[in-house]
Amino acid sequence: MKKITFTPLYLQVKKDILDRIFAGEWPPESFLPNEFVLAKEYGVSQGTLRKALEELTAEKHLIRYQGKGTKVAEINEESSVFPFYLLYDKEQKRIYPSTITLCYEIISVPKDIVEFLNIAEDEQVIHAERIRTHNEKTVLYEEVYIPKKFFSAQILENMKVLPDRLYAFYLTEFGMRVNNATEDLFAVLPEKADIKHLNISENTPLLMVQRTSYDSNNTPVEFRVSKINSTQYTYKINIS
Amino acid sequence: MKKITFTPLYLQVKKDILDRIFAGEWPPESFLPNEFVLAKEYGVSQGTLRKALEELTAEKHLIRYQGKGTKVAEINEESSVFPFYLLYDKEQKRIYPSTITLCYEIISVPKDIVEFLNIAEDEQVIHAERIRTHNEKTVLYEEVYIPKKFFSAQILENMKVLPDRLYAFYLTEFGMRVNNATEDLFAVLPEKADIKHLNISENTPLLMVQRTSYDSNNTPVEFRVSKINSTQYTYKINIS
DNA sequence: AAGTGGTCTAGACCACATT
DNA sequence: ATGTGGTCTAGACCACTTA
Repeated sequence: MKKITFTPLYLQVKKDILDRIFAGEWPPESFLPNEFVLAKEYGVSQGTLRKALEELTAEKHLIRYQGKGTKVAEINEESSVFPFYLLYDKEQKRIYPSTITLCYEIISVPKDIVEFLNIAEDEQVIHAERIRTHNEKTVLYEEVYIPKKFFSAQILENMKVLPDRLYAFYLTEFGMRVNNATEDLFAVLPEKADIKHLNISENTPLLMVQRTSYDSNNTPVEFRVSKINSTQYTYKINIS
Repeated sequence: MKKITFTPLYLQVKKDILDRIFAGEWPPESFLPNEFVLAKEYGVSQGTLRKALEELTAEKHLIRYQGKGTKVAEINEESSVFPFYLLYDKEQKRIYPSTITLCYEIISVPKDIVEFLNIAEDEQVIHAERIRTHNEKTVLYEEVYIPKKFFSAQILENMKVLPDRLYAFYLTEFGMRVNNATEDLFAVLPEKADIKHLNISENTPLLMVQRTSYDSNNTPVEFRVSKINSTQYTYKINIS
């Protein structure tokens, strides 16, 4: 019995285009060659190439303009592929907090985190505590847990702190694109540490978000607990 | 200067198929005629018809099985197209709260709701206050606002309370399928009314969810504010 | 006017489910 | 073996942008 793995042409083309984007051949904001040129290059019909471009457009890697061309989407905090942490201020203006790492360590996975990351109980994880600030005010305090097994020895050695833009980091270092997540949401009263970090009163309720992020194979990539000062900032999400 | 409104063939076909589904010609779970039959019926090519079916599949109206056929998706709370209100108890078991309507009225749209529903300031809305309970305990308190213009005079007359399953109601009555939403999330301290409705202490923080729901044309269908007792129940969301 | 993406066609063949 | 949806092609024409 032979198992034949059938991969449609357009998916092969799609993957190759994506690889070339990540390799830097077409940097963000640059325009791709037009459909006919690319189709000829790959030796496929325009329709097949188009189907590849359409999927990449649906996944927000590309942006197409009729009459103009197809450009590579920006990958940054602004127009993130995965719009996590949509935080707004009181004037309904989106804010882009900066990150301050308080703690960075390698530990055995805490018991209550095991289920979220779906890993063995004796595995190790990278653990970081960070605060995120905007205009010198603290917006949120968060703890991040990432399975150590994703990191190569070399990366671990060279990395002194966790990079700020984690989802971009996972993509470039692990090749894992976070494209979905589940969140458990709670309103909680602040603990002592929260009061200090967020500079709030003990009666200020906090929005607690427990987020598990998954890559396209539904492998958990990270677990994150955020406590947000929702009296000053709005946490917005899109569901679809 | 002539303004020509250009509507692609496949969108016209798509709309007609959707109309026929809502009209009951193809009830949920039933199979549509195959691509060639439908294409011939509409006088379009198979490719054009396929594009219509593909969009309807992406919007969860249809489910396609290779080698089998295309069926109309089920509409109910369990296999809901749009899994709103994923509420879990302390044992991580999903709960399905029942609804008690406290108040049901037609009012002028409140000023602070106008922006969410994107309607004129003098329009009227259906307003309802409801609590949702599980095992005789109150899970959440919510207020719902729906533009009156969606309701026909006949429906308004016969309707004494808002139905429990609102998203199914919008679909059958308005033909509007809610398939995306934005939520603004906050942690708040309870007001007097909340303390009574939810039977909690004044120090119990509540998870407040302001949700605007949209149909496939991105028309706002409803605005809803929920206050959830997140010390007893977990509000879970999926982002993708 | 030229170039790009968007729509549409007619036909071929492939993979999958059922008979 | 038959029928279904899935992929692929080659070519035509339309709508939009830019020069």
